[in-house]
Amino acid sequence: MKEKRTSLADIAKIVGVSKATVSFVLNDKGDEFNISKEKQRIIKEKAKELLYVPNYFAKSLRQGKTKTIGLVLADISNPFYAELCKTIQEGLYQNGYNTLIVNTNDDKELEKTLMRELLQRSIDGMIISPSNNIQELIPILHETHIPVVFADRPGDDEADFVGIDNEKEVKKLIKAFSIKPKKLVVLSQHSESILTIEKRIEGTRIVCSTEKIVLVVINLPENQDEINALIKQELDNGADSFLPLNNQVAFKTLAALKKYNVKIPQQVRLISFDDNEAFAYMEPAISALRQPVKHIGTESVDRILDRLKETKVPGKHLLLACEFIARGSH
Amino acid sequence: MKEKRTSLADIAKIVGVSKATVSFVLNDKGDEFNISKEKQRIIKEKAKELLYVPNYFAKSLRQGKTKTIGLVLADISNPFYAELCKTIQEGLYQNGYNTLIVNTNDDKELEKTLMRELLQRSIDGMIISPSNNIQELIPILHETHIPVVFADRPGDDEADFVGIDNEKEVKKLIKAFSIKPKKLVVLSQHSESILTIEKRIEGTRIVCSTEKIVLVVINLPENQDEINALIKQELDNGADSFLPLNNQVAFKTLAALKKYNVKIPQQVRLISFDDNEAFAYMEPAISALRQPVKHIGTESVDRILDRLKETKVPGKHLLLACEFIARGSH
DNA sequence: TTGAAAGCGCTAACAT
DNA sequence: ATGTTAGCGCTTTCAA
Repeated sequence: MKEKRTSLADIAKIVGVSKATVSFVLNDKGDEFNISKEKQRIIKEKAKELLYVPNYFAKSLRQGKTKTIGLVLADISNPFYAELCKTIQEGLYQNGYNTLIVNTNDDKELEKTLMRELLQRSIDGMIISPSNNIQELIPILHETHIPVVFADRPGDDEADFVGIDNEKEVKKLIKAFSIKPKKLVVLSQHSESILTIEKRIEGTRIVCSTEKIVLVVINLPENQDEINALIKQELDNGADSFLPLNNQVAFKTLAALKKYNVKIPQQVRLISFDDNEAFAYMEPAISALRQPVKHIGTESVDRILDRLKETKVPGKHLLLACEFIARGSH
Repeated sequence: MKEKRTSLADIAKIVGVSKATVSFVLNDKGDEFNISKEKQRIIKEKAKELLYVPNYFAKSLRQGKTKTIGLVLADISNPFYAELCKTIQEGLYQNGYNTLIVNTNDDKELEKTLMRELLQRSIDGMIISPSNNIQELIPILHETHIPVVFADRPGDDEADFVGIDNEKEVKKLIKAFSIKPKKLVVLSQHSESILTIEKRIEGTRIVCSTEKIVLVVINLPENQDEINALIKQELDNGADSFLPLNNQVAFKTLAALKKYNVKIPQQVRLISFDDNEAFAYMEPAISALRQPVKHIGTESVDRILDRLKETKVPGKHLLLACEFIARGSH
């Protein structure tokens, strides 16, 4: 079991040629270097027979390129990021790049650690939806010189960014309620501050202030019983509209509403910022803002690929449009 | 921007010592080699100042270990695999390993290609939930000598496996219907055969045959309209019980049932093999079999870690128990 | 207490 | 048409 892998040198010795010759042939440069067909055949055959697999590290070390992109995500178990992850991985793969994915759980310290690890692996570039704000990340990013693309959550002005305009989208949403809210409850759930969530709240504040809507912003606890109690309290205080800020929070809100037998959309209205496959099948079906996940993914890949070509252009900020899916809950 | 990274040699030259000394110090072996505190301090300081990051490839090349495990998954956008992915990645990370994740979309050819790529990267081990059956994979696995653990979907008897007993679990499910099915419709959706799904179907056949239940097995098309038509037809033919074989298929089935205003559980009963966060919030809440995803993940990690220690034991097959979540649909 | 040097497996410039 | 050789950056044995 522990026999060591066949190396170039092994093949060279057996066939009776030099390592270089073997290297050329196995990298399909045999013709280019005028190596006889016969010898090429023999070498390839032997390589196969000996189950030769090139040592990736020696190769990378020599060439100084790894053909690997690091992908730093907050939570792969959130469908939004799962889809983003999938799209990016596919796009990169089609362009000959591998993806090294790490999951930070929105833990800012862990994020920094993992980013450093990634950097140690000499990745060629990085796509990240950061938990930390950019100031924290700059020192880390400066330890290396690879291109970085921010996806979903922005870095700074000079950095490439692909995402949505959270503030604008949330404003649209509030105006989409079929009955103008008197008292709006905005819900999120996070242990540390997250930029996109803050933007969404910010947008809400602006609209509610000009539209004279009473606004309550709640950061939900972990425990569902506490969540229920919190929501009950708002219900008793006249809350008539709910705006969960991501799909997972939407489920928890819905659970509370269901518990108290609140009729949607008769008694209260609800719109979810962030869609979920299941929303269409619920009773009532949940109206939601669908973010262009796939598009964010493909654009991020395009950005990083551009950067890799050393294109020395200033950072681009790409704001993609969302689609409001009107179902039965608003 | 394109200045090259600081290397050990750079630091050695500046401080005026040899590469070896720097290497010792930076690997915290300074004391072991009796290098003076003062020199250690200077070297560490310079390293920090010059933003030294060790070249991972040189290191791996030298040491012949990569501290990386490859993870081959069928579909990260399926919540089941997303959760599995997350658990495995965390477990591995806590043990000092990185995870290289690839997504195969249940495409058998792609799976083979990606596995080869992974192997080229000299990973130390691999965790895989294969789409191909083991015969196809054996030649690839034989190209290398690393330990492999099969998660969710089994390999062969000699290989380590962590998953569930699909046949047994499905039998339990059929007996869980509140009214004994007269005509049971089992639904799946896959372009190529998948071992776990086949086992589930196999189990169903056995029970239905002994229990004299009429059984219809449907492999759903992509298009939802076609799905609706198919299900309508079965409804007209007296189908009274539905058993979708994963959570994504459950949603599509539910959509069809909803379209024809079929009352659950009054007119028909439904149980989903594979749970989903959203099921609890639907009307009625969907009864489902919850697979021990986290447990499968942590056990897979334990298995591979054992293997990495060269423990030369025969393959273990670990069958974990599922939990039936009785909600309102069965 | 520290340095020199070999070598991990590969590629590519340079010889022949 | 093919071989020789010099590294890529690092670790580690051996020598001083």
